[in-house]
Amino acid sequence: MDAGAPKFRRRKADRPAEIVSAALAVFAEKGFAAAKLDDIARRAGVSKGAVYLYFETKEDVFRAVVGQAIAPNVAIVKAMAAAHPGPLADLLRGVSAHVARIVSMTPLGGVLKMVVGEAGNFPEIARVWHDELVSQALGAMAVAIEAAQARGEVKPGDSRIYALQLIAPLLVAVLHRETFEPVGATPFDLQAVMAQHIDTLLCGLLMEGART
Amino acid sequence: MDAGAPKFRRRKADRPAEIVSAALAVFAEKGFAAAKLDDIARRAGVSKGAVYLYFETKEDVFRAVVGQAIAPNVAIVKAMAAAHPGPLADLLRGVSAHVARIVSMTPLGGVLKMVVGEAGNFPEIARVWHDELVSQALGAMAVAIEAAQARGEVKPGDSRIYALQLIAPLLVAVLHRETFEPVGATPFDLQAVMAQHIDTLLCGLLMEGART
DNA sequence: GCGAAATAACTGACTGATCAGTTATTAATA
DNA sequence: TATTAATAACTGATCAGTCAGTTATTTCGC
Repeated sequence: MDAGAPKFRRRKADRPAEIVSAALAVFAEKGFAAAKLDDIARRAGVSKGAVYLYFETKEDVFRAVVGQAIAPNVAIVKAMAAAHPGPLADLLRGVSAHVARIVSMTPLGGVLKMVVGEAGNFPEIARVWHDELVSQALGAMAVAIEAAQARGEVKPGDSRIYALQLIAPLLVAVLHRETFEPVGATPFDLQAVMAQHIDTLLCGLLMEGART
Repeated sequence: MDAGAPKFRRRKADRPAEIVSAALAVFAEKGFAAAKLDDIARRAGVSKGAVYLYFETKEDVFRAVVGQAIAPNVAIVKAMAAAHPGPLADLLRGVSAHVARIVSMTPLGGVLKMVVGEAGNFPEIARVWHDELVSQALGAMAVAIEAAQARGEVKPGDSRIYALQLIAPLLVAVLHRETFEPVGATPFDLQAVMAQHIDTLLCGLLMEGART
């Protein structure tokens, strides 16, 4: 042991973010109940006691992790909600590529898995995710689709279901990755899935005259 | 208390099924870790000790629950795999309606939620689900789609992704039901989702000449 | 500048509750 | 009465949360 090396640093400002980041990794791997606070603390490079300087309870840490994953995505929702005048095809292509990229490069998939798995035990978290993310995103897409229907661009049909059809393959591909790739499943390429899906769907969605 | 009433019945043959059924309900509600064996036993109308007469461990009970949900569905997979000569549209409509009905009326959705949530902690279960259900179903659909492509009935494209596109809205609708309906989300009607989805998708999937 | 005193970030051993799994005992049935 | 399904009280391991003490850092007197 180097006697001169300090046992720890005092870095109050950075700790919460480091703990949340470590917790995300552990929660995503183990789920809420099976995640040990000692593991989270060790991965964050602090003792368990330090975690309790910044968070009240384990649930509190979980809330912070799940909540943090919403914020950057509300922006996307807003971008989608922004009344897009042009042809729906452009909007869908743009949005889907963007979302696919986000989901590929962030741990959002792991958070999604956690929310699905723990929704029963944490209704409050399920509610936040639904109200601030799921409901918003579905609603915004539905509005855009209804506008396109009003313009005579899109066939009649339930706009909320159209929105579901649009996003579903991406979500399933992500859950497939999180759930089955670790046990040897052949991966889906998210970009490829969305590209092919938009092409197929547009063909069935647009009125004959509106095909690009 | 009725002194004449027996404290319990000896019904060795029926117990395992009753315990698995009770366990399904508790696991689906709480997840694996948060489910208490005392709760499962109480719901099954027996003591905890009785559970251990029929199952080695809690994991064993979980395996039984998840495995049981596969068996009836492998039949569906086989039915789909059975070389269907006719137009793809008929096959898809039939299969999707069937699957939607099954998922509506059985606790398969709850099991799906459990598998997603606990896959990290039980790779073996994730593997069984993947190898016996997910991989089989995707493969069978892909084969049917490739056959239709060879007949010149379906447009070129990745058949495995086509299969994913086909089933994804149903899965997402089910997870939406399991995860967000308890906190006030507007439900999706599974039959309606599949009906509209197949209509939309077929339009983008089929060659111009093959439209029914 | 330069120790010494004050502050507070941080540690890690401890505690109390929970719960999977065990076992000594009871009671239903053949 | 013999057999064994079933019970209920028990045990031991685990882990969230606590707290008395330790150490890095800041501040102040000189």
